[in-house]
Amino acid sequence: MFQIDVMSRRPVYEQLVDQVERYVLMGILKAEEQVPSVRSLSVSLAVNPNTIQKAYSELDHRGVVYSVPGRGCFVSVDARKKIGERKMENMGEFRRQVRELALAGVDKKLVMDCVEDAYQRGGADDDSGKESDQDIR
Amino acid sequence: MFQIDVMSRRPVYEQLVDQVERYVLMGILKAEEQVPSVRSLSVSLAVNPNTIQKAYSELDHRGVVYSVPGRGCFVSVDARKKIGERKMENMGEFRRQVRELALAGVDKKLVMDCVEDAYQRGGADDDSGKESDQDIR
Amino acid sequence: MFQIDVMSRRPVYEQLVDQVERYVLMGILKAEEQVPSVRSLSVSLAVNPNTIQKAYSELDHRGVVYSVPGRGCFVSVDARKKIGERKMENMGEFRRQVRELALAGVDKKLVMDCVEDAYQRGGADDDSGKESDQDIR
Amino acid sequence: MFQIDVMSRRPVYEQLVDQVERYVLMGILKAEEQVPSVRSLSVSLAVNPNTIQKAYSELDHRGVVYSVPGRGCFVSVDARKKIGERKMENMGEFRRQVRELALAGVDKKLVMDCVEDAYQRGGADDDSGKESDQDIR
DNA sequence: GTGGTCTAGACCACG
DNA sequence: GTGGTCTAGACCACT
Repeated sequence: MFQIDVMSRRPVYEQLVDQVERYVLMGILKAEEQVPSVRSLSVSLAVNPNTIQKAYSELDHRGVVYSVPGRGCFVSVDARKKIGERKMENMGEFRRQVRELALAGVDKKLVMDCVEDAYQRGGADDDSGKESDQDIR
Repeated sequence: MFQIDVMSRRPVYEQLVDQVERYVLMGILKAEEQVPSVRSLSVSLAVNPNTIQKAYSELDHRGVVYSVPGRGCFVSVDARKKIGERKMENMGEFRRQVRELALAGVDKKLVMDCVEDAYQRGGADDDSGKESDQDIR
Repeated sequence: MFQIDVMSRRPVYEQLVDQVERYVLMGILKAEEQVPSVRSLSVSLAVNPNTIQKAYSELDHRGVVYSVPGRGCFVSVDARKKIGERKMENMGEFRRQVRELALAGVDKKLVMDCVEDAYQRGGADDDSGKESDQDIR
Repeated sequence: MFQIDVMSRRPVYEQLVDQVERYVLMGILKAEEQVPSVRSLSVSLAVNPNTIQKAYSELDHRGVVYSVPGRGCFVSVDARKKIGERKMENMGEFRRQVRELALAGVDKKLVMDCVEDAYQRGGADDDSGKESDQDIR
């Protein structure tokens, strides 16, 4: 279910955080669902338990999952909202990137198409229906 | 001329690389022009010379500048092209990011506005006018 | 009668201990009264019997209840006193916390209001009236 | 400068976080000041570097310190404010405690004296003058 | 030298 | 079985 690239410059635990959030957004991981246990993921990914723990801990901090000692780690009910809010707070970084693209002379239409594509496909993939209309502005 | 933010998570040398590229794109640094020496930048930015050196090495590696031992470091003639090509190669990463924004429920209009802003300001800020039509598609 | 919150960081057995003590203080659980059996609570709260047992053991250790093997678990006659004494012993911790609030610049009035509220509501909620005058100083 | 109690039930890293925050509130650690390096604290406290790291990481998350790889860890300029805000958010826990004291029959005057003491001594100890008047309500 | 990540393994509290 | 903490020691990127 999860895949990590040990060669990547991106830390393993961040890759894991990203993937969990992505799966939540895609509706593959649903609210209140249990995510794989630290130990099981540790063996299936051949990654040290501490690293998995760190990833889950970060997701807990972000409010995407909540972990109950002795029971497991679960997707929180407002995981999608929390992820969205976080993305919103980091829009500054996105703006910076777009400006660099513009400055570098990348065709505006090309960038716009990127956006169009993303929102068309997003509407198609997202089967979580009722919740997906709560746009974050 | 250059500014670094020690508070930023971004490594100092990367901030430096970014700024040099930005100044090249904005036409402030022109082809064949000499960039500040490692030592002078080191003192004016209060940054370790090794850090400056690392930034210049990276720029050299990217083909944005070339260094002549004993004489200094100069903007290469095809610096703009090299930077543009690099940005194009990384468009995949950009697409992925936009998709995540869409998936996270960020308002489409907000993203579009980001792009509009970037391209409007780019036209205003960028006084290297005549050269900016070498779009990369 | 009892409620546990699995989302809470607080261990289930501690939540249980707290609630039993609270009910004793509020006069809902009276001296010599029998508390629910481990098995019945286990099913009604959907909690592992071991967890219930652990809570009762702790309450026994504190002298709040006493268990008669084969017959059940009962509120001890001096349960209120024991609970009060325990709270008094922990006043040092409370003082430390208040000091930190003060140091952190939290408005004094806000803290005072907290105390006022607690004692006003205590008088209203607590219908064990006559017994509550056994103040511990 | 720091002291940890290995016998305490409280995790070592949390004890460290508390102490750093306390020192900031007391004005012993001032804004922009560097806190001891991970390694030096590790040896002076006879604690594993990872544990120190975890504490600093948490303080970074809270905005109390900011860490710059390769340079060190520094008290952020709005550290006091951040700590205060955090305390405010957790006032609910404080209210709960006071209510339990009230319920347990602890003399109201005793509690009030606790508060009075804290705010009188707080005013005396706090020599950071100008900043301390920014009450958080 | 700094912080940051990771591994290998251990112990604890909780259920 | 679960998550959480901790140790011992390693390597990396950065300054």
